[in-house]
Amino acid sequence: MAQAPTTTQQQDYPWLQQLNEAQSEAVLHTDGPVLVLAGAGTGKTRVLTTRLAHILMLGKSRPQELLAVTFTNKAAREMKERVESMINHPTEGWWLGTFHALAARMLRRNAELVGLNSQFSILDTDDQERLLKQILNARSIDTKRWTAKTMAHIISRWKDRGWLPSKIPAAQSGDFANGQAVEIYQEYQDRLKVLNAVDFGDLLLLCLDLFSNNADVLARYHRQFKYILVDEYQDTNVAQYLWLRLLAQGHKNICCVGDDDQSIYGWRGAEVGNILRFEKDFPGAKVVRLECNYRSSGHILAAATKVIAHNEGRLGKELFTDAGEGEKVVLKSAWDGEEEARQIGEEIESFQSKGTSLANMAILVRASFQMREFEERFITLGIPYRVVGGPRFYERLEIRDALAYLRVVQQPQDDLAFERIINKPKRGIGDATVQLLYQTARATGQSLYGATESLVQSDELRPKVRSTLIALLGDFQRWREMSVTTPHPELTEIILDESGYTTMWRADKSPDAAGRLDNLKELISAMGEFENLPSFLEHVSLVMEAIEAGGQERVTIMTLHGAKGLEFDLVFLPGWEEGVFPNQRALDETGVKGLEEERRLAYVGITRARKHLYISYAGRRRIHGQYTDSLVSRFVEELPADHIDDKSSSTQSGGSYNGFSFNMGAMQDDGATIEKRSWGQQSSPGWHRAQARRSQVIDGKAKVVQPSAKPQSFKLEDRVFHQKFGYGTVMEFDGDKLVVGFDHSGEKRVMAGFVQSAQAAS
DNA sequence: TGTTTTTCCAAAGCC
DNA sequence: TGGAAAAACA
Repeated sequence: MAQAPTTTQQQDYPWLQQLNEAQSEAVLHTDGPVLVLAGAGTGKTRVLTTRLAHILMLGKSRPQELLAVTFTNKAAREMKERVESMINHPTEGWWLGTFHALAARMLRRNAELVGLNSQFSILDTDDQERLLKQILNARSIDTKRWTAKTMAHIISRWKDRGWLPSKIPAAQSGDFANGQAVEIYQEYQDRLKVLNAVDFGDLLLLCLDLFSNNADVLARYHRQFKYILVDEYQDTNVAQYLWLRLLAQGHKNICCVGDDDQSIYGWRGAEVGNILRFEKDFPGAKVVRLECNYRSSGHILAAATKVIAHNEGRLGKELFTDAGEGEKVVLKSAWDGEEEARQIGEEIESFQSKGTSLANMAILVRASFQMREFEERFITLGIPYRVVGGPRFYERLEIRDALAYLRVVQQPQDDLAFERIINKPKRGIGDATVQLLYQTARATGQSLYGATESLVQSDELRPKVRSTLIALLGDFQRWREMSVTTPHPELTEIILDESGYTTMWRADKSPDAAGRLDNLKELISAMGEFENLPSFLEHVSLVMEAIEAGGQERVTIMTLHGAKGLEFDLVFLPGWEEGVFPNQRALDETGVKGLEEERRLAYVGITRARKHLYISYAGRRRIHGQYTDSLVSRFVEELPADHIDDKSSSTQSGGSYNGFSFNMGAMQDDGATIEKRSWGQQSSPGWHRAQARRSQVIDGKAKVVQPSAKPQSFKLEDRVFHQKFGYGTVMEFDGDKLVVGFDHSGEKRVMAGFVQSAQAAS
């Protein structure tokens, strides 16, 4: 069954002619499990689409027997377009989409088997948090200490692993609200059932539940899906992996494409382990490596290769290119974040005047707070830019409000939606009334809507509130009847109008009100492309994206995460400072694992550049309004000197540093750090101001720990005390650093200036 | 019930 | 610093 790639076959199949040998191999090996390790810029998409086209052209399966899974809707859309243009006619009927969309499709068909109605709503994170908050409040849990957000996060991580409440290992139950987490999870699931709703995690989780309790359903899908194709396999979580593995047991023709070096979503539940383990999970699997890079020039590729080589446990891949060395990677430093933005602004203008289009330039930051500096600078300079990754269209409040109205029409038991709009626009229904409605709902086991229906027939409510609610219920009843005959875009318009919602925004004098009305119009026109209300609502909860303004050429500002899969001629990677990148929280929370993920992020960033790459760092930066001094990122040290054009000030000033500024950085870094460069501007008054402030912020009680001005001398075996690590014993000397074996934190390399003798400390 | 003031807190963001 | 949510106030 396995087919060896030969030139003959390439001639037989004209669509293979564009491919190199490894690529053809990945296409031709259609039967049995295959893992395609596709390095950045190695033509992964081409392989994917050609493979699909190949299967269809040879008639190896009918479209409806194909399952192709992607992570984003954008990827799914692009795949469809490319396959269609390759086989030269439209494709219908194949199962192409995101994990969530495909799982939702399966769930709707079998909803009763998991205790749902096929009309179930899909809640977004906002709804989830509101629901959890209600549960937490009902249990009198202090929602400041234990936030709904945290709980939502815990639950989604459990769902990512495929765990229903009954399956949570005891050791994993955690200390949230003193161990109530699992109970809360159970209660949350029960509430979802009552609401006839699911969250994103449930789409996969309930599918797994469906398969394991209904062998016949699973068997049907086994028969159906002859070929399974998965993109971005390195980003799958356990639930997705289990889902795939179950489905693939039928014909065992599963092809996963991914790159372990680009796994950057661990914080979201993705398991790099899935891709690392592929050959064990699917015995007899073929592994194809795509290593020929068609994107970046030699120096850039070398930088990427060198940085990622510092990670352990890779499957191993080495990218190469025939494109030549190109320009070296430029390394720059700046006194502070503002200067960094100025330098990049100048660089952009200079490239622009040399003919590079703004559309081919991007600034890729680690965290979104870094974006503002660039925006401000670009506004001053008049450089057009676009920020990618702002709030999505469907997350905007006016859209969510409009959808809430539709959800109540569609599904009256959707309490979250009903609560959202019960007083929007203002109808004089306050907190007190809503609480009463909830109490009644709880007591009588009805939905909020049902409770309202009962209450308005009693005398519990004040006459004014009562008549308002009667009118509102009447409106909904009327709209519901109307929805049978009226086209849904029209219906929506009527609802927004009659409810007074549009009037509310028209009366609003705030500057963004007009934009919100535009968005509502946009919403209504977008609806026209869907057959009916349910299918539109499905689209919205799973798909809807911001509408691009388009037109003018602009510089792109986005996060590194957002940049995966994209490429630009000129890329800036600012903010390569310890704490920012690698991000401190990643290090604190997951240690080496986190560091490696940060490094993969660096790899992703570097490999976005085609021709020019600028990496920069600043000596201090404003974070949350406070100036914070920073150290050069360790990733800078990992760049290969031969491929770097080092224009940073530290080398210009001969690499000199004084111990003072050096200590400062070390303090922030945690005191256990390897040698770093500094910036050579220590004499600036601002530096000392920042230093003075810093020393007072070490702990809340303003206990000042200064690096001792005259370094104390220690002997081997001396007992010492360190602010962060506690007591320990000196084990080794290394310049101005000590290796200390701490009693509780193990062996650390710390700055001598930050330890004092144990006697002095007590 | 609606509006203003205070307080709190801060990653990345797919579906 | 700045935005969101809670608390205080009208």
